[in-house]
Amino acid sequence: MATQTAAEQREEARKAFDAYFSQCPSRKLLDRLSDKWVTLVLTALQAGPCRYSDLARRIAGVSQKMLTQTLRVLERDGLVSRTLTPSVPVRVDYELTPLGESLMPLVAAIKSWAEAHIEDVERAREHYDAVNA
Amino acid sequence: MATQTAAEQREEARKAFDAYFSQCPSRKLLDRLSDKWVTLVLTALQAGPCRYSDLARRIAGVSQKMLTQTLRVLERDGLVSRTLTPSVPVRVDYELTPLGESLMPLVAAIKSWAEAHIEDVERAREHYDAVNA
DNA sequence: CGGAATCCCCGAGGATACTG
DNA sequence: CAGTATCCTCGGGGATTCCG
Repeated sequence: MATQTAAEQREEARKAFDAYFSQCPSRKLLDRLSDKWVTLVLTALQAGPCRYSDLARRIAGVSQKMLTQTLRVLERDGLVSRTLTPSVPVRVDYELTPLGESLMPLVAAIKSWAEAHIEDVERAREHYDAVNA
Repeated sequence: MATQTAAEQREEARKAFDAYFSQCPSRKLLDRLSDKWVTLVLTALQAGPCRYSDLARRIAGVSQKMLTQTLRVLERDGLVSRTLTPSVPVRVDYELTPLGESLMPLVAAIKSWAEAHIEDVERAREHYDAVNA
C-alpha cells in the first residue's frame, strides 16, 4: 500500500492542480490566444466582415478542419459572429463582435512587445548557444 | 504529373507559410507565453529569486522534466537567469532578468483582460450551447 | 539537490473524401 | 460554397531511472 502512495499522491496533486488550473481565467485566455490560428483569424477579421473562403485564402496555410474548428470556438466564446445568407450557393460571413474587438488592443500589445524585444531575445539565444557549445 | 500538382501546391504553400509564420515575432512570443508552464514560472519568479526545488513546490503540478525544460528555454531567451552555487549539495537559484521583468506588464494585461471579460465569454458559451442543443 | 536520458502514450491536427 | 466525417501520423509531455 504505502509503497504506491508517493506516486499516487503526485498524480492526485497534479490532477487537483489541473482542475484548479483549468479554471484560471488567464489560462483560458492564453489557451485561446496561443492557438496557432486564433490570432490569425482575429487579425484577418479586424479589417471587417469576411467570408469563409476569403478567410481560407487569406490565411494561406490553414486546413478546412482547423479553420472551421477555430471559427466555431471563437463563435462559441462570443468573439466572432457568424451570419448565414441562405442564397444559392450559401454565403457565410464572419465578423468580430464587440467583445472580440475589445481583445484586439491586447493582441496589439503582444505584437508591440514582441517587435520591441525580439532582437534582445535573439541575441540572448545566440549568446546562450555560443556559451553552451 | 499534373494530377499531383494540386496537392503538392497546397503542401508547398503550407510549408512556405509555416516558414514565414515561424519568423513572426508575435508568434514566437505567443508560442512562449502559451506554454503551459511559462507564465507560471514567470509569475512565481516575480516575487524574487527562487531555488529549483522551491519552484517545483510552488508550481504543484509540474514534472521535473517540464520544469527544467521551461527554465532552460526561459534562460536561453534571456528572460530568466540561472545562478549556480557549487556548495554541497548544489544550490541553483533562478531569477527574472530585466528583459523578463519587462514582460510582466504584458502578463498582467492578459490577466486583466481575462478577469474583466471571462464572464462575458462564459455567458456567450452558455448561450451558444443552449441554442445548438 | 538539480538535473539528463529513456521509454511510451495520447491527442492535436493534416489529408482525404463526402454532403446539403 | 461551406462545411462534416474519418483516418492516421507525429511529437509534446508524463513516468521512471540514472548521474555529478
